Amino acid sequence: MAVRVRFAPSPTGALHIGGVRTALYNYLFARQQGGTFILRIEDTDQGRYVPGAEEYIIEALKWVGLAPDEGVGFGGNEGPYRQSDRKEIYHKYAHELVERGHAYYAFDTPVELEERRQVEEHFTYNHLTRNGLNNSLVLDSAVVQQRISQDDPFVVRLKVEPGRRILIQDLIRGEVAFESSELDDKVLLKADGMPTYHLANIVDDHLMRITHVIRGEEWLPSTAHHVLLYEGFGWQDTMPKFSHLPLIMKPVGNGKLSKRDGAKFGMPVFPLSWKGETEEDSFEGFREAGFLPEAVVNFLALLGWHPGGDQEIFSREELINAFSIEHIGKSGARFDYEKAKSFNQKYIHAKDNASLATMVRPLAAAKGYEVSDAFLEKAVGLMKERVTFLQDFVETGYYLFEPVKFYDEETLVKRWNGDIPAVFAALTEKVATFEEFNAVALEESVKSFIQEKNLKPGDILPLLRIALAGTMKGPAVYEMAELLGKNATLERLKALQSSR
RNA sequence: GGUCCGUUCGUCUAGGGGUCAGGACGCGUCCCUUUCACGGAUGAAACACGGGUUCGAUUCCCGUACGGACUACCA
Repeated sequence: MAVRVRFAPSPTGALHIGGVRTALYNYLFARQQGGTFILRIEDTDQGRYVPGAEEYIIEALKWVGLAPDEGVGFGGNEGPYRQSDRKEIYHKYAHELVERGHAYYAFDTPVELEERRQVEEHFTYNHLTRNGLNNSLVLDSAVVQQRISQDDPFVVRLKVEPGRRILIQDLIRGEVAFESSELDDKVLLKADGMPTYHLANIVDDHLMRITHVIRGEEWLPSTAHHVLLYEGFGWQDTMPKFSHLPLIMKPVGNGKLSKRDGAKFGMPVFPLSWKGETEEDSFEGFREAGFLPEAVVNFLALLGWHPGGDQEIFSREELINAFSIEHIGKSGARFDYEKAKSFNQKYIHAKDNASLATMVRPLAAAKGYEVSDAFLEKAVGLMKERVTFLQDFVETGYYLFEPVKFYDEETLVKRWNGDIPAVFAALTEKVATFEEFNAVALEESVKSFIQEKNLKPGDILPLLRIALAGTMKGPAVYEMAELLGKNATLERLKALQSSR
């Protein structure tokens, strides 16, 4: 049977990086199996709906290159793919389940249940308590009909029969067992007419012919309910196989990675930036932080999965080929930003100059740098082995695009002494006479100049570097000079002298 | 509290009855380079604990400890 998997986020805000990883694993599995990757929007909680979240999810998936084959914004024949557009479908199935005797109507209000929980610490709506509550199991059927027809608010609850052992074969964790007596009678259809996750997810997965459910570990405890639902509908033969992914944990401290950890640890935890209502609800994304999507994908792929062996860098094709659910880890994986940065660094190194220039172009433009493609390509070529983020090209390496703003005074105090100013002036004059201005010729002349004057390279090179870049870090001096050209180079040599 | 899941260097992980327990990130040292980085070499660094099973357990089983998730008319 053709593999069909889905990524089913809730549009309650920006898509967390853990969600991106879930999407990635679903995508990799689908691609490897020649299957279909579906995006379904689970917006059944109207109270938590956040405008723009759906667009964000789609844009984020596109950025990391995980465009679905079917789904909201991507077409497909099994739609609609937005759960709020499927309301009637859930209604139909909820009532069908009641008729089949696996669910019932309940009139208890949230307030009543809350009060009950106040007095009874561990109150649960289940096989032990339901007979003392306000539902179609105890009420006279005529009363039930009447209350429903007069629009009394009601919910539909799953009728969990005690005394059963429910076995789940998880592809990652093996067999997981639950006792039905421990399970509560979950709400399937809410009083507002919308389904809960439990109902919607089973109905949709069945209707959309999903073969594998790959989702976060937080769903493992409710999977027993899901199995009961498949059985209740008589769909057990086509029930998808379950795989529950380990969670992504905070870099330090306890618990799973949360959106607040981004600000706390000074790192992105979202793929794209998100502008919320407030400052606290706004986040920087990996994209805006200067990450390459391939690097993010590689990093995320290995956060909880590894095919075995020593390989760390995987192309998209290699990931697809090597992926397997069985090699997904069982324990939570700590989010290691240092490692994420190192992946980015490696991917930037590996990128050709022309592609990098294309990516840096808008960043340069934002700073007002107007340079030719040829110049930009050479500039990124000089910088690419010393940057971590795309911004570093125009921030750390700003001096390739505009005059030096700050001099490393510490080095100058040490070096700008004795007859050095005079020597430097002489060198500047010599440079001014150059016919051919390139790195090789420059290096030759400077070297012979140093010899003539009986100096050491250390007397001159650091000063040249400071003149050109202002700092003791950066590309080779001669390469920079060639890139800047004769005029700019001379200007900077003179600027240093007049600053003393 | 209850239910379920988990536990190999600081972190991500490989491995799996007999290995010098391997790689990567980070950290240290050295080489390259009179810059910084890259690159290369090298070092420190782990099988949570206690019982079994076994000739032999990091690996299999059971406990304990610790960690995590769930426990809503949220997903």
